[in-house]
Amino acid sequence: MNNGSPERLLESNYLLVSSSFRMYKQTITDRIETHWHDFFEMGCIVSGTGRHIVNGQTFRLQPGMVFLLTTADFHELIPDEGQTIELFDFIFNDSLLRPAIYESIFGQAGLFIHTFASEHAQKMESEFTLLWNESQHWQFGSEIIVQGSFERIVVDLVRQMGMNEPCDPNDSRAPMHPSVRKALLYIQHHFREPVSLACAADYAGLSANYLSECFRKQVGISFQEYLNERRLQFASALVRSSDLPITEVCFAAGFNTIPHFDRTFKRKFGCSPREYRKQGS
DNA sequence: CTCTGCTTCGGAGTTGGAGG
DNA sequence: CCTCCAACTCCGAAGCAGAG
Repeated sequence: MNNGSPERLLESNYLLVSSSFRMYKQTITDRIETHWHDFFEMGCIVSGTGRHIVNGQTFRLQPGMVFLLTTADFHELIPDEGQTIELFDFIFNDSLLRPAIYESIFGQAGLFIHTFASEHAQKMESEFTLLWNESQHWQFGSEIIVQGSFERIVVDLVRQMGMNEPCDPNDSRAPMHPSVRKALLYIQHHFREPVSLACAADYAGLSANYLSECFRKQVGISFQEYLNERRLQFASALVRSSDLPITEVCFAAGFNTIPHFDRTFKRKFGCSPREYRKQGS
């Protein structure tokens, strides 16, 4: 894959039909080009150094780094000269995500990537080793152990990312309508696909009109505006971090037509996607 | 030939009001 | 709290043209 076009890794090629997850131990000596998945990926760097570029943002890749990528993220791994990177790679689909975990992942806009310090890094590595051992020697109770271990890692990561701040009891704002929250999660998960208000409303359990009304009241912008914002965020990162043709970026971000993509892009960034790429290079 | 940008028009989304 | 309706707004598909 040398044409600058990110590869999309499909669940059917990496996950077994019978299982909601699969684990790999990877050894990387050469650059892994930009790609994304239609499954989730959680990794832990065991040894080696390099660069990890996620959604166009560069992170120092080193032992202790734990990351969790959703279907909306794309990334690239580049080992330093002469370095060999070893990592645990845990991939999974929706069915492993209980609602509370699902909400903690999709309820936030930030990236789930953190490099744990010495003792904490060892603890994370042990947790991944436990996952690895259980997945290699499946026996009674393995499912429970894997689920628990996986959730502990996610919770630890969420805590490190500072996304666990308790609600301020003095905060007078009304709590978010559960259906609006569901709709937000639906967008986070599906924005690269054809998303309609009707689908989101169906998922949230409200009529389309009422969801539209509640959405604007609680989020501050309309359903469509929010969806476009999410798509533009993804598209702008992809424009700057890949050589993918603008047309491909447009479709990859969930836009269905070039004119509309161009119009909304210009409205937000003040220039066309092509000009935006030139400015960034 | 490929990629990008523009125009047009039908259909989907938004919004406000009425009512259960 | 929620649905339904109607009027309005805006998105997206299709088609075409220009640049490289």
